Amino acid sequence: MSFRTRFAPSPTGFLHIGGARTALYCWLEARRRGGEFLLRIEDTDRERSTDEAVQAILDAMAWLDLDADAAPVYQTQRLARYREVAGRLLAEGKAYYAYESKEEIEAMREAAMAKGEKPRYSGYYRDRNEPYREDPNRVIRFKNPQQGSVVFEDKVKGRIEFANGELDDLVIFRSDGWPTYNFAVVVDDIDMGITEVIRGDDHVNNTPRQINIYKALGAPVPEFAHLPMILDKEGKKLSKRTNSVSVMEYRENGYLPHAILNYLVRLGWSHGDQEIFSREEMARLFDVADVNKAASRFDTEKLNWLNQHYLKTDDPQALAPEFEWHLERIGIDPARGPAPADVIVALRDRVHTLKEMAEKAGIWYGPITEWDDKAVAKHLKNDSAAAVLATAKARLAGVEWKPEPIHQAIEQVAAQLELGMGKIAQPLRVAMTGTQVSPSIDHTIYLAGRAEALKRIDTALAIAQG
RNA sequence: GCUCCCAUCGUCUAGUGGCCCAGGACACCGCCCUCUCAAGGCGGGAACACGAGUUCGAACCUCGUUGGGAGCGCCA
Repeated sequence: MSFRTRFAPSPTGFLHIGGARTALYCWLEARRRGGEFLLRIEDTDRERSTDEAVQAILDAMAWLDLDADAAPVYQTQRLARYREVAGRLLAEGKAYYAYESKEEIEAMREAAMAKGEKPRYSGYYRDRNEPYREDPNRVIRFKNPQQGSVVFEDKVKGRIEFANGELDDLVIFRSDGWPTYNFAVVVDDIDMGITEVIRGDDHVNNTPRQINIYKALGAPVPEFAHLPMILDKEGKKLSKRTNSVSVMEYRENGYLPHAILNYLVRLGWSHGDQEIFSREEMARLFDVADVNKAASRFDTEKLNWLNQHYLKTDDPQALAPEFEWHLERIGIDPARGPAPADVIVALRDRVHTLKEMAEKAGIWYGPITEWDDKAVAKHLKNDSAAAVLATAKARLAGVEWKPEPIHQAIEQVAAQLELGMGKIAQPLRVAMTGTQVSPSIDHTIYLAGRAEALKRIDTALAIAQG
Protein backbone atom coordinates (compact mmCIF):
# COMPACT_ATOMS: atom_id res chain seq x y z
CA MET A 1 0.00 0.00 0.00
CA SER A 2 1.33 3.43 -0.87
CA PHE A 3 2.01 5.97 1.83
CA ARG A 4 -0.77 8.45 2.46
CA THR A 5 -1.47 11.20 5.02
CA ARG A 6 -4.34 13.58 5.41
CA PHE A 7 -5.15 16.87 7.08
CA ALA A 8 -8.71 16.93 8.38
CA PRO A 9 -9.87 20.28 9.76
CA SER A 10 -13.41 20.99 10.81
CA PRO A 11 -14.67 24.16 9.15
CA THR A 12 -15.78 26.04 12.22
CA GLY A 13 -13.31 28.89 11.81
CA PHE A 14 -10.16 29.98 10.00
CA LEU A 15 -7.00 27.89 9.75
CA HIS A 16 -5.06 28.55 12.92
CA ILE A 17 -1.36 28.28 13.51
CA GLY A 18 -1.55 24.87 15.17
CA GLY A 19 -3.57 23.48 12.30
CA ALA A 20 -1.07 24.93 9.87
CA ARG A 21 1.74 23.05 11.57
CA THR A 22 -0.23 19.81 11.52
CA ALA A 23 -0.94 20.33 7.83
CA LEU A 24 2.71 21.11 7.18
CA TYR A 25 3.94 17.99 8.95
CA CYS A 26 1.43 15.82 7.07
CA TRP A 27 2.47 17.41 3.80
CA LEU A 28 6.17 17.05 4.56
CA GLU A 29 5.85 13.45 5.63
CA ALA A 30 3.96 12.59 2.45
CA ARG A 31 6.53 14.39 0.31
CA ARG A 32 9.50 12.71 1.92
CA ARG A 33 7.98 9.27 1.65
CA GLY A 34 6.93 9.83 -1.92
CA GLY A 35 3.31 9.35 -0.90
CA GLU A 36 0.18 11.41 -1.08
CA PHE A 37 -1.24 14.21 1.02
CA LEU A 38 -5.02 14.51 1.14
CA LEU A 39 -7.44 17.02 2.57
CA ARG A 40 -10.70 16.19 4.28
CA ILE A 41 -13.27 18.65 5.53
CA GLU A 42 -14.92 17.35 8.70
CA ASP A 43 -18.22 19.15 8.49
CA THR A 44 -20.63 16.75 10.14
CA ASP A 45 -21.35 19.29 12.84
CA ARG A 46 -23.92 21.16 10.81
CA GLU A 47 -24.51 23.62 13.63
CA ARG A 48 -21.03 25.09 13.55
CA SER A 49 -19.66 24.36 10.09
CA THR A 50 -19.85 27.14 7.51
CA ASP A 51 -18.98 27.54 3.85
CA GLU A 52 -16.99 30.65 4.69
CA ALA A 53 -14.81 28.64 7.03
CA VAL A 54 -14.23 26.01 4.36
CA GLN A 55 -13.13 28.72 1.96
CA ALA A 56 -10.94 30.38 4.58
CA ILE A 57 -9.13 27.11 5.21
CA LEU A 58 -8.67 26.44 1.51
CA ASP A 59 -7.36 29.99 1.00
CA ALA A 60 -4.86 29.65 3.83
CA MET A 61 -3.62 26.30 2.53
CA ALA A 62 -3.18 27.83 -0.89
CA TRP A 63 -1.33 30.85 0.50
CA LEU A 64 1.04 28.53 2.36
CA ASP A 65 1.30 26.50 -0.83
CA LEU A 66 0.54 23.23 0.91
CA ASP A 67 -0.92 21.47 -2.08
CA ALA A 68 -3.08 18.38 -1.68
CA ASP A 69 -2.84 15.54 -4.16
CA ALA A 70 -6.58 15.27 -4.72
CA ALA A 71 -9.75 17.29 -4.34
CA PRO A 72 -10.92 17.63 -0.73
CA VAL A 73 -13.28 15.04 0.68
CA TYR A 74 -16.36 16.40 2.46
CA GLN A 75 -17.88 14.27 5.17
CA THR A 76 -21.35 15.64 4.56
CA GLN A 77 -21.27 13.99 1.15
CA ARG A 78 -20.53 10.58 2.57
CA LEU A 79 -23.58 10.03 4.76
CA ALA A 80 -24.77 7.00 2.77
CA ARG A 81 -21.42 5.33 3.26
CA TYR A 82 -21.43 5.92 7.04
CA ARG A 83 -24.94 4.44 7.23
CA GLU A 84 -23.83 1.42 5.28
CA VAL A 85 -20.87 0.75 7.56
CA ALA A 86 -22.91 1.32 10.71
CA GLY A 87 -25.54 -1.04 9.33
CA ARG A 88 -22.90 -3.69 8.88
CA LEU A 89 -21.71 -3.30 12.47
CA LEU A 90 -25.31 -3.58 13.63
CA ALA A 91 -25.90 -6.70 11.56
CA GLU A 92 -22.76 -8.31 12.92
CA GLY A 93 -23.75 -7.55 16.49
CA LYS A 94 -20.83 -5.16 16.96
CA ALA A 95 -23.06 -2.17 17.53
CA TYR A 96 -26.52 -1.66 18.98
CA TYR A 97 -29.34 0.83 19.31
CA ALA A 98 -29.69 2.70 22.57
CA TYR A 99 -32.55 4.94 23.67
CA GLU A 100 -31.48 6.96 26.68
CA SER A 101 -32.25 10.66 26.62
CA LYS A 102 -29.46 13.19 26.96
CA GLU A 103 -30.69 13.92 30.47
CA GLU A 104 -30.43 10.28 31.47
CA ILE A 105 -26.90 10.11 30.10
CA GLU A 106 -26.00 13.21 32.02
CA ALA A 107 -27.36 11.69 35.25
CA MET A 108 -25.34 8.56 34.56
CA ARG A 109 -22.16 10.59 34.29
CA GLU A 110 -22.74 12.48 37.46
CA ALA A 111 -23.39 9.27 39.34
CA ALA A 112 -20.11 7.82 38.09
CA MET A 113 -18.23 10.99 39.02
CA ALA A 114 -19.77 10.87 42.47
CA LYS A 115 -18.33 7.40 42.92
CA GLY A 116 -14.90 8.65 41.90
CA GLU A 117 -15.09 6.87 38.60
CA LYS A 118 -14.60 8.06 35.09
CA PRO A 119 -17.95 9.22 33.69
CA ARG A 120 -19.16 6.74 31.15
CA TYR A 121 -22.15 5.06 29.61
CA SER A 122 -23.52 2.09 31.56
CA GLY A 123 -24.07 -0.22 28.59
CA TYR A 124 -27.72 -0.68 29.51
CA TYR A 125 -28.88 -1.61 26.00
CA ARG A 126 -25.70 -3.46 25.08
CA ASP A 127 -26.99 -6.98 25.47
CA ARG A 128 -30.74 -6.50 25.85
CA ASN A 129 -31.53 -7.33 22.26
CA GLU A 130 -34.52 -5.02 22.38
CA PRO A 131 -36.48 -4.80 19.16
CA TYR A 132 -35.76 -1.78 17.00
CA ARG A 133 -38.15 1.08 17.59
CA GLU A 134 -38.70 4.62 16.40
CA ASP A 135 -37.59 6.97 19.12
CA PRO A 136 -36.28 10.53 19.08
CA ASN A 137 -33.46 9.46 21.41
CA ARG A 138 -32.35 6.52 19.30
CA VAL A 139 -28.59 6.40 18.73
CA ILE A 140 -26.23 3.67 17.61
CA ARG A 141 -23.49 2.70 20.01
CA PHE A 142 -20.35 0.73 19.31
CA LYS A 143 -19.74 -2.39 21.39
CA ASN A 144 -16.33 -1.65 22.75
CA PRO A 145 -14.38 -4.70 23.95
CA GLN A 146 -14.56 -4.95 27.74
CA GLN A 147 -11.47 -7.02 28.32
CA GLY A 148 -7.82 -6.53 27.57
CA SER A 149 -6.22 -3.35 26.39
CA VAL A 150 -5.37 -1.41 23.29
CA VAL A 151 -1.70 -0.80 22.62
CA PHE A 152 -0.25 1.32 19.88
CA GLU A 153 3.16 2.61 19.01
CA ASP A 154 2.81 6.34 18.51
CA LYS A 155 5.49 7.71 16.21
CA VAL A 156 6.16 10.69 18.42
CA LYS A 157 4.94 9.64 21.88
CA GLY A 158 6.11 6.04 21.85
CA ARG A 159 4.16 3.09 23.25
CA ILE A 160 0.76 3.99 24.62
CA GLU A 161 -1.61 1.57 26.30
CA PHE A 162 -5.23 1.95 27.35
CA ALA A 163 -7.26 -0.60 29.26
CA ASN A 164 -10.52 -1.38 27.46
CA GLY A 165 -12.22 -1.17 30.83
CA GLU A 166 -11.63 2.58 30.70
CA LEU A 167 -13.58 2.92 27.49
CA ASP A 168 -17.35 2.93 27.22
CA ASP A 169 -19.67 2.19 24.31
CA LEU A 170 -19.42 5.38 22.33
CA VAL A 171 -22.17 6.76 20.15
CA ILE A 172 -21.33 6.32 16.48
CA PHE A 173 -24.60 7.63 15.08
CA ARG A 174 -26.44 10.48 16.69
CA SER A 175 -30.18 10.73 17.08
CA ASP A 176 -30.16 13.34 14.31
CA GLY A 177 -29.02 10.70 11.85
CA TRP A 178 -25.43 11.90 11.47
CA PRO A 179 -22.30 9.95 12.39
CA THR A 180 -20.05 11.12 15.20
CA TYR A 181 -16.45 12.14 14.79
CA ASN A 182 -14.79 8.97 16.05
CA PHE A 183 -16.78 6.84 13.65
CA ALA A 184 -16.64 9.03 10.55
CA VAL A 185 -12.89 9.47 10.93
CA VAL A 186 -12.28 5.74 10.90
CA VAL A 187 -14.57 5.07 7.96
CA ASP A 188 -12.98 7.91 6.00
CA ASP A 189 -9.41 6.98 6.81
CA ILE A 190 -10.10 3.41 5.73
CA ASP A 191 -11.80 4.47 2.50
CA MET A 192 -9.15 7.03 1.71
CA GLY A 193 -6.40 4.52 2.26
CA ILE A 194 -4.68 6.61 4.94
CA THR A 195 -1.58 4.86 6.23
CA GLU A 196 -0.35 7.46 8.70
CA VAL A 197 -2.58 9.63 10.87
CA ILE A 198 -0.82 12.80 11.99
CA ARG A 199 -2.85 15.05 14.27
CA GLY A 200 -2.78 17.07 17.48
CA ASP A 201 -2.16 15.19 20.71
CA ASP A 202 -5.55 16.22 22.02
CA HIS A 203 -6.61 13.14 20.04
CA VAL A 204 -4.53 10.51 21.84
CA ASN A 205 -7.46 9.67 24.05
CA ASN A 206 -9.62 9.03 20.99
CA THR A 207 -7.11 6.71 19.41
CA PRO A 208 -7.88 3.49 21.33
CA ARG A 209 -11.59 3.87 20.57
CA GLN A 210 -10.81 4.32 16.93
CA ILE A 211 -8.46 1.36 16.86
CA ASN A 212 -11.23 -0.81 18.27
CA ILE A 213 -13.48 0.30 15.43
CA TYR A 214 -10.80 -0.50 12.87
CA LYS A 215 -10.55 -3.96 14.33
CA ALA A 216 -14.30 -4.47 14.40
CA LEU A 217 -14.35 -3.53 10.74
CA GLY A 218 -11.48 -5.88 9.96
CA ALA A 219 -9.47 -3.01 8.53
CA PRO A 220 -5.72 -2.51 8.89
CA VAL A 221 -4.84 0.02 11.60
CA PRO A 222 -2.78 2.94 10.34
CA GLU A 223 0.22 4.37 12.12
CA PHE A 224 -0.37 7.29 14.45
CA ALA A 225 1.72 10.36 15.20
CA HIS A 226 0.35 12.78 17.79
CA LEU A 227 1.86 16.22 17.74
CA PRO A 228 2.32 18.24 20.93
CA MET A 229 0.45 21.48 21.32
CA ILE A 230 1.63 24.95 20.51
CA LEU A 231 1.28 27.29 23.49
CA ASP A 232 1.42 31.06 23.62
CA LYS A 233 4.29 33.12 24.99
CA GLU A 234 3.09 32.61 28.56
CA GLY A 235 2.77 28.87 28.13
CA LYS A 236 -1.01 29.06 27.98
CA LYS A 237 -3.26 27.65 25.34
CA LEU A 238 -3.30 29.84 22.24
CA SER A 239 -6.44 31.92 22.20
CA LYS A 240 -7.59 34.46 19.73
CA ARG A 241 -8.36 36.88 22.52
CA THR A 242 -4.70 37.46 23.25
CA ASN A 243 -2.79 36.12 20.25
CA SER A 244 -2.71 36.10 16.51
CA VAL A 245 -3.84 32.61 15.71
CA SER A 246 -5.19 32.78 12.18
CA VAL A 247 -2.71 32.06 9.42
CA MET A 248 -4.24 34.78 7.29
CA GLU A 249 -3.82 37.21 10.14
CA TYR A 250 -0.10 36.57 9.86
CA ARG A 251 -0.33 37.43 6.21
CA GLU A 252 -2.02 40.70 7.09
CA ASN A 253 0.70 41.39 9.61
CA GLY A 254 3.32 41.12 6.91
CA TYR A 255 4.76 37.64 7.28
CA LEU A 256 5.94 35.52 4.38
CA PRO A 257 4.53 32.03 3.91
CA HIS A 258 7.99 30.50 3.75
CA ALA A 259 9.01 32.22 6.99
CA ILE A 260 5.94 30.85 8.74
CA LEU A 261 6.61 27.36 7.40
CA ASN A 262 10.27 27.56 8.43
CA TYR A 263 9.27 28.75 11.89
CA LEU A 264 6.67 26.03 12.26
CA VAL A 265 8.90 23.22 11.05
CA ARG A 266 11.45 24.09 13.75
CA LEU A 267 8.83 24.31 16.46
CA GLY A 268 9.02 20.81 17.85
CA TRP A 269 11.44 19.41 15.32
CA SER A 270 15.07 19.98 14.45
CA HIS A 271 17.85 18.78 12.25
CA GLY A 272 21.01 19.33 14.28
CA ASP A 273 21.79 23.02 14.51
CA GLN A 274 20.19 24.01 11.24
CA GLU A 275 17.71 26.89 11.45
CA ILE A 276 17.08 27.81 7.82
CA PHE A 277 15.30 25.33 5.60
CA SER A 278 14.16 25.64 2.03
CA ARG A 279 10.95 23.83 1.24
CA GLU A 280 12.97 21.18 -0.55
CA GLU A 281 15.24 20.67 2.46
CA MET A 282 12.25 20.37 4.77
CA ALA A 283 10.67 17.79 2.50
CA ARG A 284 13.91 15.83 2.32
CA LEU A 285 14.93 16.02 5.98
CA PHE A 286 11.70 16.05 7.95
CA ASP A 287 10.67 12.89 9.74
CA VAL A 288 7.69 12.91 12.05
CA ALA A 289 9.45 10.30 14.20
CA ASP A 290 11.95 13.03 15.16
CA VAL A 291 9.30 15.38 16.49
CA ASN A 292 9.62 16.29 20.18
CA LYS A 293 7.12 15.09 22.74
CA ALA A 294 6.75 18.26 24.74
CA ALA A 295 4.53 21.22 23.95
CA SER A 296 6.30 24.35 22.76
CA ARG A 297 5.66 28.05 22.94
CA PHE A 298 5.09 30.32 20.03
CA ASP A 299 7.80 32.99 19.94
CA THR A 300 7.05 35.94 17.71
CA GLU A 301 10.60 37.29 18.08
CA LYS A 302 12.05 34.29 16.33
CA LEU A 303 9.39 34.41 13.64
CA ASN A 304 10.35 38.06 13.11
CA TRP A 305 13.97 37.11 12.70
CA LEU A 306 13.12 34.42 10.16
CA ASN A 307 10.78 36.72 8.30
CA GLN A 308 13.48 39.35 7.99
CA HIS A 309 15.94 36.69 6.95
CA TYR A 310 13.77 35.82 3.97
CA LEU A 311 13.07 39.47 3.28
CA LYS A 312 16.84 39.95 3.02
CA THR A 313 17.67 36.85 1.02
CA ASP A 314 14.71 36.30 -1.29
CA ASP A 315 14.74 37.81 -4.76
CA PRO A 316 13.16 41.30 -4.42
CA GLN A 317 11.29 40.76 -7.65
CA ALA A 318 9.72 37.62 -6.24
CA LEU A 319 8.73 39.49 -3.09
CA ALA A 320 7.23 42.42 -5.00
CA PRO A 321 3.69 41.08 -5.53
CA GLU A 322 3.14 40.38 -1.83
CA PHE A 323 4.65 43.76 -0.98
CA GLU A 324 2.31 45.49 -3.40
CA TRP A 325 -0.58 43.70 -1.75
CA HIS A 326 0.47 45.37 1.51
CA LEU A 327 0.88 48.78 -0.09
CA GLU A 328 -2.62 48.59 -1.51
CA ARG A 329 -3.97 47.44 1.81
CA ILE A 330 -2.95 50.73 3.41
CA GLY A 331 -4.20 52.77 0.52
CA ILE A 332 -1.00 53.25 -1.45
CA ASP A 333 -1.05 52.91 -5.22
CA PRO A 334 2.19 51.08 -6.17
CA ALA A 335 2.05 52.68 -9.60
CA ARG A 336 2.49 56.15 -8.15
CA GLY A 337 6.05 55.75 -6.95
CA PRO A 338 9.28 53.79 -7.27
CA ALA A 339 9.51 50.16 -8.33
CA PRO A 340 8.48 48.00 -5.35
CA ALA A 341 11.55 45.81 -5.74
CA ASP A 342 13.78 48.89 -5.25
CA VAL A 343 11.89 49.82 -2.11
CA ILE A 344 12.29 46.30 -0.80
CA VAL A 345 16.07 46.51 -1.25
CA ALA A 346 16.20 49.81 0.61
CA LEU A 347 14.05 48.72 3.54
CA ARG A 348 14.63 45.01 4.03
CA ASP A 349 17.45 45.50 6.57
CA ARG A 350 15.23 47.77 8.60
CA VAL A 351 11.96 45.96 9.11
CA HIS A 352 10.76 42.56 10.16
CA THR A 353 7.55 42.45 8.18
CA LEU A 354 6.13 43.59 4.87
CA LYS A 355 3.50 45.50 6.77
CA GLU A 356 6.14 47.64 8.46
CA MET A 357 7.86 47.99 5.13
CA ALA A 358 4.71 49.29 3.45
CA GLU A 359 4.18 51.80 6.24
CA LYS A 360 7.73 53.10 5.94
CA ALA A 361 7.49 53.21 2.16
CA GLY A 362 4.69 55.75 2.12
CA ILE A 363 7.19 58.60 1.97
CA TRP A 364 8.05 57.69 -1.65
CA TYR A 365 4.50 57.28 -2.83
CA GLY A 366 3.15 60.63 -1.70
CA PRO A 367 4.11 64.03 -0.33
CA ILE A 368 5.70 64.64 3.05
CA THR A 369 2.76 65.09 5.35
CA GLU A 370 4.53 65.82 8.57
CA TRP A 371 7.77 67.57 9.55
CA ASP A 372 9.46 66.43 12.69
CA ASP A 373 10.20 69.60 14.66
CA LYS A 374 13.33 68.25 16.27
CA ALA A 375 14.68 67.06 12.95
CA VAL A 376 14.07 70.44 11.34
CA ALA A 377 15.60 72.35 14.24
CA LYS A 378 18.67 70.19 14.40
CA HIS A 379 19.49 69.56 10.76
CA LEU A 380 17.87 72.31 8.72
CA LYS A 381 18.23 75.27 11.03
CA ASN A 382 21.99 75.28 11.28
CA ASP A 383 24.94 77.05 9.69
CA SER A 384 25.71 74.57 6.96
CA ALA A 385 22.30 73.21 5.96
CA ALA A 386 21.47 75.76 3.27
CA ALA A 387 24.85 75.37 1.59
CA VAL A 388 24.59 71.59 1.74
CA LEU A 389 21.14 71.57 0.20
CA ALA A 390 22.03 74.03 -2.54
CA THR A 391 25.23 72.22 -3.46
CA ALA A 392 23.53 68.83 -3.41
CA LYS A 393 20.75 70.13 -5.59
CA ALA A 394 23.21 71.29 -8.19
CA ARG A 395 25.11 68.01 -8.23
CA LEU A 396 21.97 65.89 -8.24
CA ALA A 397 20.42 67.80 -11.13
CA GLY A 398 22.73 66.22 -13.67
CA VAL A 399 23.77 62.91 -12.16
CA GLU A 400 22.81 59.52 -13.57
CA TRP A 401 19.77 58.50 -11.50
CA LYS A 402 20.97 55.35 -9.80
CA PRO A 403 22.01 54.79 -6.16
CA GLU A 404 25.72 54.49 -6.90
CA PRO A 405 26.17 57.72 -8.91
CA ILE A 406 23.97 59.50 -6.38
CA HIS A 407 26.22 58.19 -3.63
CA GLN A 408 29.28 59.60 -5.43
CA ALA A 409 27.59 62.93 -5.96
CA ILE A 410 26.93 63.24 -2.24
CA GLU A 411 30.52 62.38 -1.41
CA GLN A 412 31.58 65.13 -3.78
CA VAL A 413 29.36 67.55 -1.93
CA ALA A 414 31.08 66.56 1.30
CA ALA A 415 34.50 67.03 -0.24
CA GLN A 416 33.60 70.35 -1.81
CA LEU A 417 32.18 71.76 1.43
CA GLU A 418 34.82 70.03 3.55
CA LEU A 419 32.20 68.56 5.81
CA GLY A 420 31.73 65.08 7.26
CA MET A 421 29.06 62.78 5.87
CA GLY A 422 26.92 63.34 8.94
CA LYS A 423 26.62 67.03 8.15
CA ILE A 424 25.63 66.23 4.57
CA ALA A 425 23.33 63.25 4.94
CA GLN A 426 21.15 64.46 7.78
CA PRO A 427 19.89 67.69 6.17
CA LEU A 428 19.18 65.75 2.99
CA ARG A 429 17.41 63.06 4.93
CA VAL A 430 15.17 65.61 6.60
CA ALA A 431 14.56 67.18 3.20
CA MET A 432 13.56 63.84 1.69
CA THR A 433 11.49 62.47 4.56
CA GLY A 434 10.74 65.18 7.12
CA THR A 435 12.41 62.95 9.71
CA GLN A 436 15.93 62.01 10.76
CA VAL A 437 15.51 58.28 10.16
CA SER A 438 15.51 56.57 6.79
CA PRO A 439 17.50 54.10 4.71
CA SER A 440 20.95 55.13 3.46
CA ILE A 441 20.79 58.60 1.99
CA ASP A 442 21.61 57.56 -1.59
CA HIS A 443 18.70 55.10 -1.70
CA THR A 444 16.42 57.53 0.05
CA ILE A 445 17.09 60.13 -2.61
CA TYR A 446 17.05 57.65 -5.47
CA LEU A 447 13.62 56.30 -4.55
CA ALA A 448 12.09 59.76 -4.50
CA GLY A 449 12.87 60.19 -8.21
CA ARG A 450 14.85 63.10 -9.58
CA ALA A 451 12.05 65.62 -10.00
CA GLU A 452 10.53 64.95 -6.61
CA ALA A 453 13.94 64.88 -4.90
CA LEU A 454 14.88 68.29 -6.27
CA LYS A 455 11.46 69.65 -5.34
CA ARG A 456 11.87 68.42 -1.78
CA ILE A 457 15.31 69.99 -1.55
CA ASP A 458 13.79 73.30 -2.61
CA THR A 459 11.16 73.03 0.06
CA ALA A 460 13.78 72.23 2.69
CA LEU A 461 15.93 75.07 1.45
CA ALA A 462 13.06 77.45 1.99
CA ILE A 463 12.65 76.15 5.52
CA ALA A 464 16.38 76.40 6.18
CA GLN A 465 16.53 79.98 5.00
CA GLY A 466 13.19 81.02 6.47
C1' G B 1 -12.18 12.71 40.56
C1' C B 2 -10.43 9.15 36.77
C1' U B 3 -7.32 8.01 32.32
C1' C B 4 -3.36 9.40 29.26
C1' C B 5 0.80 12.52 28.15
C1' C B 6 4.98 15.84 29.18
C1' A B 7 9.63 18.08 31.87
C1' U B 8 17.73 20.89 29.06
C1' C B 9 19.36 28.47 29.01
C1' G B 10 13.67 33.64 29.15
C1' U B 11 12.17 30.96 24.21
C1' C B 12 13.03 27.06 20.11
C1' U B 13 16.27 23.19 20.49
C1' A B 14 21.28 19.65 20.15
C1' G B 15 22.29 15.71 23.21
C1' U B 16 20.18 8.82 23.04
C1' G B 17 25.88 6.22 29.43
C1' G B 18 31.92 8.58 29.06
C1' C B 19 33.43 13.49 23.26
C1' C B 20 29.01 17.81 28.18
C1' C B 21 31.71 21.75 34.69
C1' A B 22 26.11 20.74 28.34
C1' G B 23 26.44 22.88 21.82
C1' G B 24 23.47 26.09 18.27
C1' A B 25 19.60 29.73 17.29
C1' C B 26 16.06 33.79 18.82
C1' A B 27 15.88 37.48 22.52
C1' C B 28 19.04 40.31 25.89
C1' C B 29 23.85 42.97 27.23
C1' G B 30 28.79 45.00 25.62
C1' C B 31 32.34 46.35 21.82
C1' C B 32 33.41 47.30 16.58
C1' C B 33 31.60 49.25 11.93
C1' U B 34 28.65 53.59 10.58
C1' C B 35 25.26 59.50 7.10
C1' U B 36 20.30 58.25 10.87
C1' C B 37 17.84 53.70 11.81
C1' A B 38 18.99 49.11 10.81
C1' A B 39 21.87 45.18 8.96
C1' G B 40 26.68 42.97 9.76
C1' G B 41 31.20 41.34 12.71
C1' C B 42 33.20 40.03 17.52
C1' G B 43 32.38 38.93 22.63
C1' G B 44 29.22 38.02 27.20
C1' G B 45 25.58 36.32 30.84
C1' A B 46 21.97 32.38 30.79
C1' A B 47 19.56 25.57 31.51
C1' C B 48 19.94 19.38 32.50
C1' A B 49 12.61 20.60 37.90
C1' C B 50 13.64 17.73 42.64
C1' G B 51 14.92 13.07 45.24
C1' A B 52 16.40 8.17 45.32
C1' G B 53 18.44 4.10 42.69
C1' U B 54 21.28 1.20 38.51
C1' U B 55 26.50 1.91 36.91
C1' C B 56 33.46 2.55 37.35
C1' G B 57 30.62 6.72 35.15
C1' A B 58 24.23 9.67 34.17
C1' A B 59 21.12 15.36 30.97
C1' C B 60 20.73 10.52 28.85
C1' C B 61 18.31 4.02 32.16
C1' U B 62 14.59 2.81 36.58
C1' C B 63 11.35 4.41 40.49
C1' G B 64 9.18 8.26 43.22
C1' U B 65 8.01 13.56 44.11
C1' U B 66 6.70 18.19 42.28
C1' G B 67 4.99 21.02 38.39
C1' G B 68 2.44 21.46 33.64
C1' G B 69 -1.00 19.74 29.80
C1' A B 70 -4.85 16.87 27.29
C1' G B 71 -9.13 13.94 27.45
C1' C B 72 -13.40 11.96 30.06
C1' G B 73 -20.13 14.77 24.70
C1' C B 74 -25.53 12.46 20.45
C1' C B 75 -18.08 18.76 19.25
C1' A B 76 -14.48 17.73 16.16
